[in-house]
Amino acid sequence: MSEAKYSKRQRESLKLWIELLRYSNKLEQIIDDKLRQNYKQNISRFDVLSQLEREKENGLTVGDLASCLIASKGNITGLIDRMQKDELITKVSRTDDRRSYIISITDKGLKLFNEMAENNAEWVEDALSAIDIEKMSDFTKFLNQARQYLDLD
Amino acid sequence: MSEAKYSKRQRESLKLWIELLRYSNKLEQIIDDKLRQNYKQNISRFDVLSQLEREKENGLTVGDLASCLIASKGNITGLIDRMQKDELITKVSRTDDRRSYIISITDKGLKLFNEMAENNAEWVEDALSAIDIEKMSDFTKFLNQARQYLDLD
DNA sequence: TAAATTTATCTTACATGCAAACTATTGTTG
DNA sequence: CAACAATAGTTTGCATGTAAGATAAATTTA
Repeated sequence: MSEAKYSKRQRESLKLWIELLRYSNKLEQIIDDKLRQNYKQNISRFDVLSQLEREKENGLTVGDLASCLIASKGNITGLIDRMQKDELITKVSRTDDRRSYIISITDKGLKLFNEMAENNAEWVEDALSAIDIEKMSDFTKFLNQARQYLDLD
Repeated sequence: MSEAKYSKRQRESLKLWIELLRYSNKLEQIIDDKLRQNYKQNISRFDVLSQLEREKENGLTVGDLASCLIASKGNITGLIDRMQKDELITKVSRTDDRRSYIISITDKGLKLFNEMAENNAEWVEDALSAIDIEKMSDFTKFLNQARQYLDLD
């Protein structure tokens, strides 16, 4: 038998990893479906709007936006183009640094985001309704710490 | 102020959701990078090989394979084509149902998978090394239960 | 200041993900 | 058996993700 192949610690790590993948993918898929069906958007777009909403006064450069996104990162150029075409965001050249652009959320984008955010809160609450609220808060803290370790690299 | 916009329960749910997204995406990205850099593969392909390895005797139909994958689902046809081109898997028509195909892992695929799996165990262990082993096991159970609730739909 | 380097973003090419429509085969029902 | 429905995969078109290289502007350095 090959039980000695992995250490106890490795086996436990793998189990947690797989459960984490399963759970978060499932959850992501549930929310993604809702956003698609109800708003023809997806988590990446929701993420973009969410970050821009926080900076609705000044907007964000392409780079800053990319670095604060949770979900995607790659090919943000294309995503910006499509969202701009949908009039959810704007993109204007900076005067002080001509390499750079400022991305801002439009009124239409803001309206859409607020609507989505409200429903999203309900969907997420629903999806997590099996979890005790204290356990939830524990888990949040735990994940936050665990992530900080990952961010050290 | 708009603090009354969301209930306490909703706020906690959203916090947990965001931390979960952040953490699992970060973790996924770390492992994905390793698989890419070291083997020119990615998590979807690793997932496919992993499921096929469990059924290396009989293989799986396209549908069964799709349904047991953790990560992707969509456009599995393309993924299978590319992996077949790389000689990691085979695809043969079934005799008893001519609509259906059996996907199996090849020796080359098996060899690659074993190599990847071993390194993956180390990478995952590494990434989770900040977590106490009892806590790890707790969270695995917790996630498993939470997911079962999601699977009810 | 000219040259080299860095930074911000884009372009390209390809892999992957998603949804809807389509094809072929099998199963069901009158 | 003929008509219909269900099933297994594929195809198509488009959105998104990744990597590598290109471009242009800003910054540093000699």
